[in-house]
Formats: sequence, structure tokens, C-alpha cells
Amino acid sequence: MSIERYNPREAEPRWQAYWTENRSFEAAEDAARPKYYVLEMFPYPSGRIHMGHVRNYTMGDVIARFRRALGYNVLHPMGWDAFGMPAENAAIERGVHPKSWTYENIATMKRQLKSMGLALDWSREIATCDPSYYRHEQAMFIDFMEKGLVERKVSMVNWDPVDHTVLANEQVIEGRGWRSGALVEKRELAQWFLKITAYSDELLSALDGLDKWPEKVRLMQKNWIGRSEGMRFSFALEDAQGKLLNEKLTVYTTRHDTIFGASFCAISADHDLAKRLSGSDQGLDAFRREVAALGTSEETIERAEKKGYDLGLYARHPFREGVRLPVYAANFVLMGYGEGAIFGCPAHDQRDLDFARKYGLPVIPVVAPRGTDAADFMVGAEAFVEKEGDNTVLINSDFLNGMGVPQAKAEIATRMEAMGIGERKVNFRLRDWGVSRQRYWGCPIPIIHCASCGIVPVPKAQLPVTLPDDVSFDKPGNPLEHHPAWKHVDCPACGKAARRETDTFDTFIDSSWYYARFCSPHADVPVTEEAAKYWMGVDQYIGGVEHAILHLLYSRFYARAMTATGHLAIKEPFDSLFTQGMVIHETFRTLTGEWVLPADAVQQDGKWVHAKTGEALEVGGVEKMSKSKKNVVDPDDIIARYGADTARWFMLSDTPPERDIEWTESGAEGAWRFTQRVWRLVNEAATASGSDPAASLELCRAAHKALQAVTEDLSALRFNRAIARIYELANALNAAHGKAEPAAVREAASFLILMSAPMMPHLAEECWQALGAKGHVVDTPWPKADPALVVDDEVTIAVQVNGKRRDEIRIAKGTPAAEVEAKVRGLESVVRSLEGRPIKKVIVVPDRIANIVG
RNA sequence: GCGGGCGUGGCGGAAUGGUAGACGCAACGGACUUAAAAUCCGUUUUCCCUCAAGGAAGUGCGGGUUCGAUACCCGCCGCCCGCACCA
Repeated sequence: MSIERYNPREAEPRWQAYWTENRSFEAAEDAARPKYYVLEMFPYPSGRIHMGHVRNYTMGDVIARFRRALGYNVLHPMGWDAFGMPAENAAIERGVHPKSWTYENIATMKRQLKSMGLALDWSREIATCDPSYYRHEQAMFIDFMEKGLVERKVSMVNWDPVDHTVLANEQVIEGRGWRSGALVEKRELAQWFLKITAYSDELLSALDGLDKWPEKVRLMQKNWIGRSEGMRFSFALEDAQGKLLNEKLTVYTTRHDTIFGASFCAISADHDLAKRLSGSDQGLDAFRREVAALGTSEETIERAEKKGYDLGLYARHPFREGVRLPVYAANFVLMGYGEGAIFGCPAHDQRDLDFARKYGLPVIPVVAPRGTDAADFMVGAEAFVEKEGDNTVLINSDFLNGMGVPQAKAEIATRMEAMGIGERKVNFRLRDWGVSRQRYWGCPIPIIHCASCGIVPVPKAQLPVTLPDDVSFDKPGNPLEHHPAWKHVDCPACGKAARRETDTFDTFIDSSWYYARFCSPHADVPVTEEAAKYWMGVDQYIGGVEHAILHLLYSRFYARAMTATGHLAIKEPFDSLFTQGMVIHETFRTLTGEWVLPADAVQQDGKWVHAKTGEALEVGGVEKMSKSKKNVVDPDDIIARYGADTARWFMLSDTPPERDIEWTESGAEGAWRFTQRVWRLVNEAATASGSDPAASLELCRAAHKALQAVTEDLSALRFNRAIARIYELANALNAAHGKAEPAAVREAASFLILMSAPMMPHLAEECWQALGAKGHVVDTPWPKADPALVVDDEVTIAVQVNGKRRDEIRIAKGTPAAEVEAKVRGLESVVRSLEGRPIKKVIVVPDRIANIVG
């Protein structure tokens, strides 16, 4: 008898149609059932889905289908993070309108996602560029304003002087604008800010409660918020002649204990004092321009060589009579942190040390390991930065000598407070969230600027403020600014001619509340109370680790801001978070260095050549799939060739989900072969015959053990392990073919189908029919393993001598340690390994191991 | 530069203080076939030993804790992610 091969091309669309017609995945609130909200980070509609999407959405889908089978009322929605710069770039480069470009991409990607067979509730689809979505964003912004969570202040942007446009950090390449090539300048601009810093403490302390988030993400957020306990204090300033000036220099430090090691002060190039002095100092002016050319990226600033400009001013040391510290403007001091001014203690800070060596400033060690002789302790090329647990002591520090660091800090703080020159201060690294963007393709900020009334919010009845469609990208800069009519509006307060805000929102705003909108996507409020109460928070959120800080922190802030304004009643949006790894692939390039698509690379006589031109190819590294290196595989091609189930299966097998996965042709083929193997095994099971009772019990145990393990693995998102267990069951089923009782074979086959279903839903439905089972897999509950069949009554215990494995014994499960010890002592292999030495000790871990020490 | 992570056979990985290498891929040998594909059966960490039995080494590198370390601690090396206007 021959079995026809499984044909996914025919079967997959058929089952997708069935689920759609059956409305299998449309969710509705149901108080009688426990809910489960699974959400994957929604995609930016860039054009076509990529393998990273396939991986992300497959994982979410497995969870959704698994939870559904377990009896949960599952919400699994999908939408589009549809505003953003690529749409404008397409408009500038190819003349397509951002709106049509975006909606065409959405149509393509939606078709692609549908072909993956995802268990999504498409009736809840949202696109952030739709006014029905962003009108709520505008209304909430006004609510936030009323709550005092919005502020307008000046901040720095990257300015391209040729294109007359603000550049994102990623558009600044080596200090130049990516399109114009012009040297980028920093420029001050009045911008809107959301006061996320109002929640600094709260966002930090609530991290402790997020026990189902990866520890690394919590740590990254903690460090990002960066709470520090330090001091703010002021130095008296004098000029070169020693004349006291009517000006103080206020600095922030967390290392006030090292004040006796101070050898200079440094202020940011954007510090008020630097700005004022540069008017009369050309050298300083040039220095400030040089620093401005670095742009606004903290990474660039901190990587740049440490440089300073001597201001010719001196700060009087508060505790050392007659000692004065030169004051510099320096490129590594950030205006946005603390006071934008520091004192430098080169011996105990690497940046300060680099700076001091460059400008020939003294290096005075003031902290040393306890027991070191102060006279001998020197700092060379590396600053002495103490680590946790170090036992250190203050030296060269007058009244602080001999104290530990915490005690010295307390002493300095007390003295400075008594002197009235400073106070203890908690500081945060976290800055307020600048949400203004000088771009077209984003949500308009609902504000009107009136010459007489000032800033006036657009009345809610007039919302949404919609984007005009008739815009031109011919001129550089923001099209909303150039639009002939859009920005002209009457002031809602006084009725006089006024001007609309032409900035749009940061797209991070769009993605900071979409999880809530999915609960009631068609409501005329951002989210209805009943829907939010039932569905929130997200039980399982899944996305890339690249969002570990910004998106997740902004979302956490938004949940709080929405709660403060009565839109939500929950502070943490994501109960459990999973960060999945990237999809990587081999790279190929021609001998002239051009990247080649993997689809065009073929092996001939062991060498790689271009399939079309026959050119020889070099195999490069295995790297993140990217268009620039062309090491991409199109999901459409894979699905057309093998079907969605194969692609889904491959994405989950072998590699742990949090790690990067390498897409390989052979791995995909292996997954494809397995789909066929399952099909064959199930068809054989449907016509099973056999009569070996031992094989039946063995198969039965194997099936129940596999079920138990897979259930646990899927609950814990260990997809790769679940798949390994499914392979084992398939092997067991194969081995039992023709031997085991038909009933046992059918049970094992049905477990195999149901366990594979979250990963390979189409094949599972097809197999279910072939097995002649009732109903459909999509409506079949998850089976339960029989505990009696899961435990073995005999176990294998490893026998070690001095920690080295020498033997193993089979023994009844639960045999007491004393009995095991007696049995093990007499083993021939143990006696031989001991080589006549007496036994000193025997360690027995019941059911696991026995270790004889001799 | 700062913050965070990862590192195990030819490859992806399993084992989170107790038998290192489950499961998959690749490779090799065999069966079936006129042949190929597909499928099925078997072998596969390295080294010593003709085989067997047995032994030694081995989880990026160097140290430490422990009866026992891939896992815990300290110091390095390599790779990856984030750094506030990419999404």
C-alpha cells in the first residue's frame, strides 16, 4: 500500500479558509472562561515580511493555539505600526505618497501573514496611521496636558544645513547628513516632552514586580533609569588673578568622597556659562562648534577623544585652602545629566584620567585598598575604580583619611550642608521623552499657537486633526510646514488667525498603547473599561530584545499616564515578556565584493558559484539577515516551496527561542521531511494492526511521557525541547509499527497530532481527518497525560569513584540511600577503581547518583 | 566609551550543582531500486588500544569553591544587542 504524499499547497489554503469561515480565532469577552492575551510586537509595514517576523509570529501563534487548546479564551490580535520615516523616504526617493506606500505594504504583508496560517483575530486589526486610531492619541495628549504630564522645552537636534531638516541619529553618518553629505550641526529647538521622569522612581521600583520578565531586560531598564544618590554643590569661582567672581559653579557628583582628589572642573559645551563666555572668546566658540559637530548621539559623544577648552577660570577647593581647580569646557560632559558640570577626580574615573593625562593635570589617589601605604599607592594608565566587595579606605584626604567610602561620603555631605554650599540629591539618568518630530508621516500634535492666547489645545470636539493628503516632498523639510493652507487656523480661544503645530508625534507613542486599543479596537474611546478590565494585561508579550529599553519603558509609562487620566486601571501592561533572537544567515559575495542573494548561490563541485552568471562566490560570515548584505530568504518562497507548517516548524526546532537562529536550507528540508514523516506515521496508524503487548505498553508510556514533557515545555516557551520530544515520540511510533496494539498506536498518533498542532496546524487538521478522528483539531482540547504511565519504576544510577563515572546500576525507584550504598560498595568496577584505597566517604543522591570517595 | 547578553562534537543544540553530547542537521556504511530521488536500518566528541574489554582528555582561555562544576565565584578573550529622532 502506498500513501500519497502530503501536499501543503493544497491543504494549507483549505484549512485557512475553514478557520476563517468558522471564525475560529475571533475573540469575545466571556466572564465564564479564563482569558489569555498573547501579543507579538506589531510590525512596521516596510514592504514584505521577513524571516524575523515569521519567527516572532510563529512563537506567538504556538502560544495562542496551545492556550486555546487548554481551554483559555484567547485574544491574539494583529496590527500595523504604520507611521514612520521609511514611508517619507519612499516619497522622497520614488515619488510615491507615504499613505499609498504604507497601505500597499500592509495589503502585501497581510496576505503573507495569512499564508502562515496564524490564529489571529483579524476583526481587531488596527493601523496607527488611521485617524480612527490616532484621534485617541491626540485626545489623550490633551488629557496628559491637563494632568501636567506634558511640557514644552528646548532641546538639541541634529540639523542638516543643506537639506534644512532635522536628522535622526541613524541618518548622521560620520558627522554628515546621509543624503546631503553636509556637516551636521546641533541646534536648539522648542519641542514637546512627556514627563516620564515624573515616574522615575515608580518605573524603577515596579521592576521588582515584573518577575516574568527576563532578568537582563529588568537590569537594562534599571541602569537606563539610573537612580543615583549623590550631592549637588557649588564651587566659588575666581579669575586667573585670584579675584573672586560673582558667580558659582554648581556640579553634581556621586563621588563626593573623592573631593580631595579633584584636579579640575569641567562643564558641558552647552552649559550656560560656556555659552556666555564664547561671545568674547573665539577659541571657545570654535571649540563649541567642534563639539556641536559631534551631533546628539550619546554614543558618538562618549566615543570621541576626550577634549577640553581651558576657560581661564578657577574653582576654589572647598576644603583645601589656597587650592584652585582649572575650569574647562569638555566634550564628554553631557548637559542633560545632573548640572551639566562636574569636578574631575582622575585617579578614580577613567574619563577624568584620560583627560588629566592629556592636559597634564595632577592625579591624586584618594581611595586605596585597605592596608596599602598611602605614599606608595600610584595610579598609572588605569583609574582605580573600586568594585563591590572591595575593602578600601580614604587616603591623602585630610579629615577623611582612614574612613571607608560610605562614611567619607556621609562626612562630606554633612560638612557641605553645614557650610551651606550643597545638599544631598537623588538624581536620575532618565530624561523626559521628547515626542516632537519635524516630519509629515506621523500623528499631528493637536496644538494651536496663537499670538495672543499662546498655546491652545485643539478642542476635543474638533479631533482628529488629520494629515492633509495633498503634500509635496519636492522641498526639503517638513511638508506640513510648506502646505499652503493646513497650518492656518482660527484660534479656538479668541478666534483670531493662528497657526497649527506642524510637528508630529514620535512613532513610539503609537506603539505605547496599541496593546490597550486591541481590547476594544472599534470603540469611540481609546479603550472601554469593560474590555480593558477583562483582557488587560497582556499575559504574554513577545518581541525582539532590541526593544528592551525604549519601547517597553515608554509603554510602561503610558499605562501609568493612561491610568492617571482615567483611561486604564492597570500600571504594568505586560505581565510576562519574552525576547526572541534574530534570524541569521550565511552571506555570499562575488570576488569583486558584491553581495549575492542566497537564492542565487549554488554549489558546484564543492564550490559556490552564482546560479545565473556562474561567477565564483566567497562565503562570508553568518550574520543578521539584512537587505544590505542580501542574506535574506523570502518567506513567500519558502512557503511556496515547503508550505507554512515547514517554515513554522523549522523556526522553532533546534535553537532556543531567545537565541539567534541560523536559517539553513538543509534544516528547512529536514523540517519538510518531518511533515511527510508525520503524515506517513498517521496514515499507518489509521490502518494499524499488531499484537505485541510489550510494545504496546512501551509505546503507551512513550506517548504519555512525551505528552507530559511537551505540555511542560510549551508552557515554559521551550519550543525546541518540545519539538525534540515530539521527534522522540515519532521515533517510538515508527519502531512500534506492526507490533503494538492498534489502540495504543492510535492513541500515540493522536497525541502526536495534537502536540504538533500548535506548530503545524494545517498538517494536524489533515492528519486528524486521515486518522478518522472526530471534529477538528482547532476545537479539540489538549489531552491529559496519565500520571501512572509517566513514572518509571526502575531508574539508572551512575556510580562514581572520586567524581569520575565508573559504572551504572539499575535499581528500583526510591531505593533508600543506605541500600544503594551497600550495593555500590561491592561493585567490581568500584573495587578496581579504588586500587586498594580505603573508602573515606560515600555520597548517595537517591535515584540519581552514588559517589565513592577513596 | 557606557550598559546588557552569549560562548558545549563537523553544525544547531540537550543537560542549570549529580551519567556531558537527548533530539535534529550533515557525513559515512547498508537495505530497497535497472538507476536516481524518496524511504527504511545502522555508525558518528577526540585520542590511546588490531578488535573487544578498558583507559585518558574534553563544555572559549586561566584560576578558585565543592565528594562532584557546562551550571557557582574571580580574572581574561571573542562575538552580539542597546545608547534616547530607525522601527
